[in-house]
This record gives sequence, structure tokens and C-alpha cells, in this order.
Amino acid sequence: MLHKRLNHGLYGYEVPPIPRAARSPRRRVPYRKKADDDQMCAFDLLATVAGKLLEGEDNPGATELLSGVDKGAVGDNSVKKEKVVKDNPEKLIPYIEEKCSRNFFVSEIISQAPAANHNMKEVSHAQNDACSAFASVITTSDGSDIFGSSAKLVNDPNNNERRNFSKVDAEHYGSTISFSRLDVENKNCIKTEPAMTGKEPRSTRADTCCIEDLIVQDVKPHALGNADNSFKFPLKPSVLSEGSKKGVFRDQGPRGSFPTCRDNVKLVVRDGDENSFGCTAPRKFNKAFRPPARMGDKRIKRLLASRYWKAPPKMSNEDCFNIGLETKSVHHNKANCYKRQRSLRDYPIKKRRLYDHSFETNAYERVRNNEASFSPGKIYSENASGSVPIIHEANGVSTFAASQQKCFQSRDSHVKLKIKSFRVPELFFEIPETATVGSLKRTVMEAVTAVLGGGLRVGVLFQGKKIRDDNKTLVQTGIYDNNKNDALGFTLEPLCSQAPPTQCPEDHSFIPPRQLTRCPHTSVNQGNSDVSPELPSTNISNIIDSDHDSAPSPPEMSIDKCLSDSKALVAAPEMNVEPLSAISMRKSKRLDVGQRRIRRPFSVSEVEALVQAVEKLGTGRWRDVKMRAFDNAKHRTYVDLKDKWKTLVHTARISPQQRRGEPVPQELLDRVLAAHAFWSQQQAKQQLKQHSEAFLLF
DNA sequence: CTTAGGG
DNA sequence: CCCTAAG
Repeated sequence: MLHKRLNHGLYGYEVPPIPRAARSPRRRVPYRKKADDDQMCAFDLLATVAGKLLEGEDNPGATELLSGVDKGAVGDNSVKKEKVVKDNPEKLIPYIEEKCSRNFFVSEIISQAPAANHNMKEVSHAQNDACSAFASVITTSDGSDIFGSSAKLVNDPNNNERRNFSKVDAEHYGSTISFSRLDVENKNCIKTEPAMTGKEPRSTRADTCCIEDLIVQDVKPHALGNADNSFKFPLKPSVLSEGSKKGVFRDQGPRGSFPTCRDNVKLVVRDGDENSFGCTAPRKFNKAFRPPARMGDKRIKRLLASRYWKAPPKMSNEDCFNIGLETKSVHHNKANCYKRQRSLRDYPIKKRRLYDHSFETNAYERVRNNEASFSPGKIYSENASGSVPIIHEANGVSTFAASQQKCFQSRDSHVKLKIKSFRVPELFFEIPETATVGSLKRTVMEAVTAVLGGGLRVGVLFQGKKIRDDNKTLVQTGIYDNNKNDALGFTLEPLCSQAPPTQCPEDHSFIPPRQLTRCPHTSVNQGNSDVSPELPSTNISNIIDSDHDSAPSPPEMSIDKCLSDSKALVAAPEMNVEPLSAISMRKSKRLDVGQRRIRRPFSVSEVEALVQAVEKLGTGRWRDVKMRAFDNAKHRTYVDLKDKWKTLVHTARISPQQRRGEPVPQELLDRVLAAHAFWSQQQAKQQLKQHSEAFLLF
């Protein structure tokens, strides 16, 4: 029985759903290369390819890419350019991600590059997947590659089941990049005993030649490239070598330089015309720069435990994945995330009701306590009677301007508070020079929306002190005193703490920089001049992508009980006074207990991303879809994505008049239907296959 | 934990 | 979005 493994990326419909049991486990490899190890690194992979791509003469696409890496190298000779690229993988990857308007590919690459202790079969898989992943990287969602060359889905004449992006029109589109394995020559090597450590379980040995071997082998070569432009991915030498061709495994020691390529994987660049990358199409800048993707999640655990990817005994997580802190913290987060999900589920409705009740009660009390509160786009102030909140619309844009003002008047026994604007401090992001003003606006908007949408609570600062006692009256606190109004300030505090308190201590040391913005802290602070901290240059997507799924905290939840964490500390250092307690709150257990998550309609761009991912991955791999397209959108679970797809299909089928909500472009809906049809059919086929196989067993 | 489906 | 059976 032959399972075709067609995940050569770059092609619209990529991987026929392989039954989960048959799917090969994947392993994450280091995002950053450790100086002292010679593991094949995703960076190398990417940088090598990118370097190659830049070798050609100047053209807009390459220049664009290069300028995202090192402007100094623009216009320089190709050698220099390539070097720049290779020397700056950290810059390159985010840039490519950004160019692709998505950020989910790097982890794919990372996850699939071969690592030191992989046996041949694993390496084959890894290469295969790495090719696929990189192909994805350079393929943008609109069907064009990163350089603006457009391509479309076509059937590969050499393989009916395989789909490639091919050049549509050489006159209008530039090169197409295709990856393929030279498996014909390497068929044997796949079966070769490749064990590195000798400790792999028997089942991982290639000579057992299981289904997975076949899967790997069954990929047809795709040697369409012109020789000059084709190059190969290097492999971890100690894992794969020339000897592999002959079925002999040979350890070559330390990793060779990149020009030393192996044969297993070949990158073919097919040039449609001289100016391969010359056709620079308008780019999307959905995502701002973001730090390197993090890997490390539950999957790591699983993979570590996997029989195929057993890590050497002494390897710790950090050793394995080379990303030490990040891995760990991410792991925590993810775990927490799921923990939360589960806990949400575990509680019966009754409790939820209880919760809801208390929420309302306290909200009311809170109102009566004359607290100013804040919700996205609106600022509620309060008349003393507490009966009817007065809502002042904060005009959108100016709300986020850097001005901070406050009116404070006293009339009779009432205190009137007016917040003219909230300042959103420490919202760092980068955006390419080539980005348009429009995209800048969008970027800011997304970030701000994300911040506000994440759920905020208000803190009150008076004379530099955080007033935590919600029950104190204004008179008691002195806020009533007009003369002191300068001392009154409000803070917006995110509600996105996640880790349970017990994990706090560990968390603190493992918070990766990018997470510092997870809880963007916004404040309007009159009395205290904000002290801007040294913030790592964070990007907006961090913020956008942050976990905002936390529904607003119940008002009664006292921040006093909440430990803060380091990310908050860094993110909101303007809280000089009592920073710990004021900035970040642990999500209360109560919140965990069960409140319906806030509804968050999918934006068109999200739908686009979803469609894109499903087109690629199919409808039965929601977790992968999630990781691919929504890895950073913590509030979108794979179940959400699945549900969204369900509704999308439904939406696509009903008449436009019956549709509600933000209209989804018909084009997208068409793609939904197409993909749905395709994958349904695919699934049917798969099942048929399985059935026949099962039958054959008897 | 994931998937698949009903609610 | 929620809930949950199944794997």
C-alpha cells in the first residue's frame, strides 16, 4: 500500500489527509542555532534559500526583501547580498513572514528541519517538510510568491496528484519556485539504517521500511528547474551524506557549509524570464514585524515522547530545541491555555450562572462606587446616583493619541469626571519603510483594537497611589477635591494574565521578550508622569496576536489578589507605584470557571487566512490549521476555526441576502466551497483507500 | 488532546 | 461559541 505524501508545499492543495495514526510525528528544531551545535537549523535553510534568491541582479523583489534585512546591502553585489542574508536570518525570517502577511510559516520550517539525531527516514521527512514549509513561506496568500511573481495552481504533468505552482505567464509573472526531492536516486538511502545513536526504537529504523518509508519515497522527482538556479538544501551531514545514495550511512562530522549540498532535497527555481523577481506586486502588510516565531508547545512534549523522534536521553527541552526560555514559557502558556479551556468546560452551567450573577451584582456595585470604567471606544463616567452611567464617546483616533487630559469638576455633591483621551503608551511596532500610510494606519488600528479588545479594567491612581479599595468613596480618597485633580489618573489594565499563580515564579524567568507585550498596559496618568521603560522593540502583531480571549474580569475580582508577572512589569513600568500589583492580574479562577467567551467575529482577513490554510491543509486538521494560520491568535482555538469553517461553508451556500455580519467577499466564499468540495472528496477517497486496505488484510 | 458534530 | 462523544 502506497501512501502518497505530497506535501511539497507551494501547491494549493497540499497534503492529502494522512490518517492520524499514519502521520509522521514532527519535531521542532531550534529556531536559533546554538553556537556549539551543528544542528541543521531552520535559519540556515531559509537564509540559504533567500541568499540564493538574491543572487540575481537587482530587481524590485529582491531589493525589497533585502531592504528588510539590511538596507546597506541593497545595490551591493550579489555575494555581499547573500552574505547579508545569511548573516541575518533573524531578520530575514520575520521579514519574510511579514511579507507574506502571515507569520505561521517559520514554525513550520523550524518544526521540520532535520535535527542531529534523526535517522534517515526522519531526515527525509524533515527535508520534505522543510521544502514544503519554505515554499509556503515564499508563497503569499494571494497566490503570488514573496517576490511578487504570481503563480497559480496547476497540475503537475508528471504527477496527476501533485499540484504545483507554476508560472502562469512568463511575460507577466516572474519565477516560480518549486521544491522537490530527488528521491529516485535516494530511494535506497531511505531504507538504509541511519540510526545515529543506535538507541532508536527498532521501529524507527529505516530497514523496517514501514509505511512512512513508502510515503517518503513515493514523491516523484520534479526536475524542471534550470541548472543554474537549482540548488539543494544541505542536510545535517551527520545524518545524511552522499553515502546515502548508495545506501550507506556515513557520518561526516560537523556540519558543512551550505554550498555543500546533499541530494535529497533540491530546490528548483524556475525562471520565467530574466527578471525573475522583478514583478513586484503590491504587498500586504497585515502583520508588522514580529519577533521570531516561537515553537514549543504541547506538541513538543508529544514529540519528545514519540517513538520516532526520541531525543537523546540527556537532552533537556532546551537542549533539544535550543530556544530555552522561549520554549519553556510558551509551553507554559499553551498548557495554561488548554488548562483554561478545559477548566472552562469542566464546569457545569450552574456554576456559570452563579458567576454571571455575581458579575452583574458587582458591576452594579462598582458603578455605584463612582468608579470610572472603560470599555473599548467608550468611556463611562458616572453620576453620583449611580443609576445611569453617562457614556462619553471617546472619539476613536484621538483616544489613542498621546495627549492625556482630564477634566475634573465638582458640582454639588456630584463629581464629574471626564476623560478626554486615553493614552496608550508603549505600543511599539515596526513597519517597513515601504509600507503605505494606509497600512500604517491599519497596523495601529489593529494594535489598538487588540489592546482594547483584550479586555481592560481601570485602575485609579490618586497622587501617585493606586487606589485599590473599590469601596472607598471619592470623598474618602480625596478625589473630590478639585485642587488635587492633577493627581488623579487612570490606568487601563489588561486582563490577560494566564498562568495560575502557582506558576508565577517559574514564569518570571522564562518570559520571552515578545511576551512582554502580551499584556499591553495602557494608562492615562495625570499625576505621575509616565516613565517610559526600556522596552524591547516589540511589534504590533504581538499585541494583536496576544491572548485576548479572556473575557472581562468580574469587577469584584480584586487585583490585590493577583500576582503580577514580569511581562506586565516590563510592559507597564509607568506604574512606578506598586507596579507589581497594579499592572497585571492573574486571571481569576472564577474567570476560568466559566464565562462564555466574548464573541469575536472573524474579520475578513482572518477568514482569508483560514481559507488559505484550509485550502492547504484540508478540513480535518484543525490543529494544524490553527498552528499555521492562527498560531498567535490565542483566542482562536482550533475548535473555533473548525466552527468558523462550518459557518463559512454554510454562509457560502446561502444567498447573500441571508448572510449577516461583516460580509465575506464572494471570492473567499467561492474558495470555501471549492476547498470544501475538494477536501470532502479527498476525505472520501481516503476512506475508500483505508477500507480497501483493511479489506486486503483479510 | 483532537476531531467531528450537534446545539 | 459551547458541549461532548470518540479516538
